[in-house]
Amino acid sequence: MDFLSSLNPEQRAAVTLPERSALILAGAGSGKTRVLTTRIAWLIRTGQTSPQNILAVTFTNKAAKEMLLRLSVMLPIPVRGLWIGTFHGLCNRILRTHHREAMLPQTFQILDGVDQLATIKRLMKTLNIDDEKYPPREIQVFINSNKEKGLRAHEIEAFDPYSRRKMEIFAAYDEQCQREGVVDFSELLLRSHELLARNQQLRDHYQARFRHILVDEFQDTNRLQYQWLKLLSGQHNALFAVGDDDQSIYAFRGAHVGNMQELTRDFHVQDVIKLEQNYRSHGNILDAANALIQNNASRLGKNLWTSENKGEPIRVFEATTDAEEARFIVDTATQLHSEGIWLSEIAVLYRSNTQSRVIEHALVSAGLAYRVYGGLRFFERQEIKHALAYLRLIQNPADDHALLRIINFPARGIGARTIEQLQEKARAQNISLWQVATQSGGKVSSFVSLVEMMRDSTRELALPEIIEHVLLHSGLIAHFQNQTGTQLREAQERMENLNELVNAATLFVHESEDDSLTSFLTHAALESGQSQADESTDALQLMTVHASKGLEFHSVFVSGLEEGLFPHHNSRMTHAGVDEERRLMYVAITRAQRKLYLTFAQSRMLHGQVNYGLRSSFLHELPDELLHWITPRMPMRSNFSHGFTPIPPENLAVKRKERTIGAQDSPWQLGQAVSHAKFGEGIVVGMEGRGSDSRIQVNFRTTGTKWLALEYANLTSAS
DNA sequence: GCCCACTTTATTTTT
DNA sequence: TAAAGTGGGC
Repeated sequence: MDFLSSLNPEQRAAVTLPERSALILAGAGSGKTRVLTTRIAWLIRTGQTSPQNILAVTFTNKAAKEMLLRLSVMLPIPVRGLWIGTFHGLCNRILRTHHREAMLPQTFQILDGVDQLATIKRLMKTLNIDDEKYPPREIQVFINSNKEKGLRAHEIEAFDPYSRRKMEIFAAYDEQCQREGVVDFSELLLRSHELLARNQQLRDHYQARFRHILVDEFQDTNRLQYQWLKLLSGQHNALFAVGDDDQSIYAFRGAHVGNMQELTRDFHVQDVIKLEQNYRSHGNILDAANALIQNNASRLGKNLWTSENKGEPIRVFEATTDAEEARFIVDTATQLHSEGIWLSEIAVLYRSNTQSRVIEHALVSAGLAYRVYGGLRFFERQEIKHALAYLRLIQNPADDHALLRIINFPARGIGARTIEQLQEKARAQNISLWQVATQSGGKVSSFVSLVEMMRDSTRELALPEIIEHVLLHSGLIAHFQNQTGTQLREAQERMENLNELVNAATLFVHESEDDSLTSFLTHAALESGQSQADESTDALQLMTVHASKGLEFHSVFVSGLEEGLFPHHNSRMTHAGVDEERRLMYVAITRAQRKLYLTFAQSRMLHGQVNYGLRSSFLHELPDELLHWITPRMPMRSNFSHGFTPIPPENLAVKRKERTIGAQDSPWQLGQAVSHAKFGEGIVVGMEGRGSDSRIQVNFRTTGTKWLALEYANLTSAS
């Protein structure tokens, strides 16, 4: 086969494996997606399998699209009939097809994370539950993490009253969703798993169909997704899993790397193939990545290599402040650009989104084009959600969430008190808000007539016209048109977005086989859309390390390499946490093809306060000989030992005033490096009190920030 | 029913 | 710092 000839031996072995389950350990830049798509093409083109017998699962819509695109090039036939999609998309497809068996209305709606949280808050209010004691976010995590383990409320073991109460809220939440005909993300998976588990006929049907199941990014699967795959595979189908345990960075949201070992056991995998040849980076970059990741405890074991030369050393820059760090990045990027590298081939990575602001500021000052990834996406915008809520209510009157969102938006004089009364009635009679509303008079009844009118007059219309009609008659357009003064700009943007929604619908109708309203609403929930494409202009790429997974750039800056920031202090409590941070650093390093810059700052503005950090321990896990320090490389013990004033003048004096009252008699200074017998080395970041009451706040390298009684602390100077 | 001022709080995120 | 959420006042 022509397309096999360009593969290396391991890749070819993976692609042409016989029909049985296999695990492909594919390192960063080793051609993972290529192997996956080529395998599908090979299976079909050799006539072993027909397209209907293939199920390919990805985590993101982007990955699914990419795969389809590549396949359309490799296969002479249209790629129709292939089931390629995300876990959620595929589960949705199954649930729509068998909605009766799944005990769902045909037009069930999908709740995104924000909708789900709002639903939980509303439920807790009606149940009179103290949201201080049971924070809705915590409940949301509780519900989702249990569902992702495959557990329903009644299956949870709760031994204390607190857990029992959470369990009750979970149960009530599920009941409410069922009543309203809505399904959250984890429910899509759980519900379809339960459907296949209890309905043997359906299970047999799908098992007979999907002879080959291929999974991308297998290290990111959670327990439920694994169970789902097991159920579909049955005893005879081949599960072809591709993943990299070293790039598992989503344990915090339920990903279970252990699935990789379990797969080899449960599926009697004889073929574990390692793809270790990297086609992306120069040698020094890979050496650094390999050295770093070896500090992790449990690994399946893998070492990347390249036939490329060593390339340039990794450059390290120590800045005094975060602003200086940003300036260095901008200056260097400008320099690279002038040497002929596209800005879009340069990425600035950071651990958390807040860090982008200083960098953006420096970029604006320098007039350099940039693009920030992440943030609010199209279908998540308020005005879009409002418009969608009208559409949802038209389609499914039981959707209380949708009703509450729009009953008084645009404002039509239906206040909180009225809404409360509606809710009380609905609860007392166990009926939907819509039903109560139809029995009400006054302003509520005009709202009901409005929605009914919209439902009637859109019945015969095509999707884009339905949306146009709703935008016009709901008063949404008029609402934003009437905005004046300071909100004008914002209102104009919102109106543009609403118009864009009509365009999105038009595009959707052209592209998809099913152009129904339900299908469009599903699309909106499952594919929230990139924020705004705008890939036309060449721009520097700014994103979190998480967002960079799967991408590659000529040059990469990894910024904010400070202890507490990267690795993040919230993950320092456990070994597993630090290991995941290290994998994150591994992902960051392996994004770079040619040039890698590692930067950190002695002081950083965080949450409106100046913080003094120590350089990241990850820097010290990289072999010295691979690094070239742009600023003088100072010994580990202190960031402040090289002569110049460590404290940026514009920052310090005022900021710390509450904490430094009466600290004049302290033997220590802010920013000074100190050593403690138990906690080790750290930096003084605050002081308060006088004499024997004096307390001192120290940011320790290993244990984080602590307040100590100065009298007993027995600190020694570390510089 | 609405608006303004105050407090609180701050990873990572796709579906 | 800056966004989001809460509560008081009109």
